[in-house]
Amino acid sequence: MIDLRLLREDPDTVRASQRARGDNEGLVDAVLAADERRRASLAEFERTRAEQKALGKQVASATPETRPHLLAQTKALAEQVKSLEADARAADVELTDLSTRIDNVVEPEAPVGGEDDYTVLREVGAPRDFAAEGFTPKDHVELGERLGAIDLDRGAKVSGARFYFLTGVGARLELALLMCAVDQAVAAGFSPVITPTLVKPEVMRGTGFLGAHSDEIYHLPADDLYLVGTSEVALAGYHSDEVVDLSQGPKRYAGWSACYRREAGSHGKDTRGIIRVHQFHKVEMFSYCRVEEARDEHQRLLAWEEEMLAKVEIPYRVIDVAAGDLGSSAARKFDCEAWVPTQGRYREVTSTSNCTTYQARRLNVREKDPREGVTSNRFVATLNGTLATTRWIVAILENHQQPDGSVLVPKALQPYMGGLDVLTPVR
RNA sequence: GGAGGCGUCGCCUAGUCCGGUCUAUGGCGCCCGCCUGCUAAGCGGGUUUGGGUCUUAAAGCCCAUCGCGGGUUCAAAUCCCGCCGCCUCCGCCA
Repeated sequence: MIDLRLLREDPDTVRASQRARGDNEGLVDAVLAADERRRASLAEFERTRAEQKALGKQVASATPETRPHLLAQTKALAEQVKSLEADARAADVELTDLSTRIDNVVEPEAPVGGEDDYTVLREVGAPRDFAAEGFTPKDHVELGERLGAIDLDRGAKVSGARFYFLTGVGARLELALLMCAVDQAVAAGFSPVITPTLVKPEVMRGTGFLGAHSDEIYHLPADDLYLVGTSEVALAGYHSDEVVDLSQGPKRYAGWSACYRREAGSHGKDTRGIIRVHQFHKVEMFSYCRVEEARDEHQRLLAWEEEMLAKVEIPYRVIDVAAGDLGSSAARKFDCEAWVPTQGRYREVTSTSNCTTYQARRLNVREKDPREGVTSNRFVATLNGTLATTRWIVAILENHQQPDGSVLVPKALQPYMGGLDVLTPVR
């Protein structure tokens, strides 16, 4: 949901944002017109309603002679009020409908353009030179199968394409990775949370996931519930319809959940292995903070992601995602992409978004306005960022493999695997 | 799955049977002021939220808001219907 006040006072900023995203600029004027209509029809309704209330009060104390006349008058007014109220409501629906089509206003520094127009901010760590080491790296599927870590055949047998079993050291590796992420988050002051993975429509809508990409989301029609694609959804809904206290700093949560994605638009993409799957696990950072603090908080989330990537000792790069690829909620987004040796390219393993007040508006998350002399409430900013997911296993296996098919366990994860420092092939 | 009870302004609470005097009572907490060596007490005032309007801004005025959504009525916290949540009991499953 866009800030209507901003739209009224500074429509050019919103137009520029629409342009950067490659979205319809004309929508801005359509919303302005609808806003005008809504306010006019609301004023008309409220004026008439006030008249009706005043007159209605007289009925109670009217004398038997004046009562019939008053009743006739007020009856007619009641009719009018009813129809004016319907008008006002229709105008409001129209405004909401139009204004929710405008995605969050992008930060001016975000690169303009679409998916391929990202900017590379930095590359960290050097990819291994397997040729120099004298062997050809195996991909995560082959490594995973030989280690007895990933069972794709049985995943397909039981649940279909893009499902898998993590077994033995694979299961332990995922648990280790996620526990390590939770511990890092807790050390940084986050509250760990295990969230529901089924949410109501209004929460899913509030986070901005039911827009253009709603076919990515699993829906259970019998119960009208949605399966979340990330715990961000549940954590954004966590404080919905609340006034939160941010006087002691941001409220930070580390959500642990299963994540479900239909991958409807990606037939044929990443069909091999566990890079793109229907179900995986993730530890997600989520922060509620004051609008003035959101940009700094975004940088902090990114830094925590990089801290976690350093722990698993994987080369990666950081990209500044272009405006057209932000999704509806984000004003700015940074992805960390890990080096995948057998693909010879970087693949997304984290993503952090500054959603400013966009989600908070839709989910009604506010704080007491801390500014001097202001007594009302105002919307907060929400941000999220990935701390670890199942997909990281791909990068860990491939980057730390040995010529014999064994895989070295990153130091930081060893304590979480009972001290195990190397995964050895079982076949 | 079945039966019953409850849901009022941060918390507690009056009001609901029998519609208008509810502009929602009172207490606690909180805020401001007065008074007082200090503190406490006492006294006075304020204290739901959202929107509209006016204004540089504030104040003011108006509308909505008694779990949510409909309905009846000139008029709904109050009457009717549906839903949600919590509690108690019964049944079923683990």
